[in-house]
Amino acid sequence: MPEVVPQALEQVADYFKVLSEASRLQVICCLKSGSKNVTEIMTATDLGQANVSKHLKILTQAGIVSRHPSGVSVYYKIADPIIFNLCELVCDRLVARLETQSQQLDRLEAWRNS
Amino acid sequence: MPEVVPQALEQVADYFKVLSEASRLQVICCLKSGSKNVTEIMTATDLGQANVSKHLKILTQAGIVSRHPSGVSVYYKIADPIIFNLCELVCDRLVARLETQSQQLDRLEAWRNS
DNA sequence: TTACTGTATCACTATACAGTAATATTTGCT
DNA sequence: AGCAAATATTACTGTATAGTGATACAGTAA
Repeated sequence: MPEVVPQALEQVADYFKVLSEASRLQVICCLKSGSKNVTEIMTATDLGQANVSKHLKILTQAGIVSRHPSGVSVYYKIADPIIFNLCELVCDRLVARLETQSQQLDRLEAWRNS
Repeated sequence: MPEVVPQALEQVADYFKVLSEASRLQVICCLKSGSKNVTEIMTATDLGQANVSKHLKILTQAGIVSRHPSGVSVYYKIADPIIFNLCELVCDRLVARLETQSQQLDRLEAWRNS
């Protein structure tokens, strides 16, 4: 019997899964500056039309972006700016990790030259 | 040409991908109380041995947990508590989302009964 | 209506990966 | 050395999904 109930974790995992694709992060980033329609997102991200549409559906279902049809085109915008906090946290960790790695390399180098 | 450079996003996406599996979140959660060896993690999470081993490798490579062999067994511990901040942020969003959904249901119900 | 544009969906392929059983490796003990 | 327990690795299967081309479905203008 697992001590940790996994039901709730499934939902958290699903949320992270939405963010675990570079293409979707591209879409999110290109919406940081404001609302865009699908065509604009396509050119900004260099992704195919069907692909963008699919990613936007996933992001919308996750509540990360919101959909705003306007005439023949559909505009999307960030519905939940918390995303950027998440990305920043991860970026900080990645940077910190790279720094410690380079420090270790430096120490190794110093030892090799001693 | 994409306006947003995707190279860096790939690494962020990879980090999120590590967190996008409920089993790995289980492992992380069961290590919140402190260091555990593989067998203890297995019983706490109800996952198979090979599976746990694989997840621990992935978590270690991501710098999320650290490995500490001790005799015949190997202990793992959280190497980067920032994880819990990430999970909390996501949990908050999920809760907020559920609340707005239930509010919408309430409004729908009220309209139906009016 | 017809034509056109923008968006969504369908069908398909290729790839990635979680889970598992079997095997290998490591460590401690006698 | 030989044995046993804990962990790691390998090989494999099944499933999920990113990307794509073709097609369907709006919504607008003539």
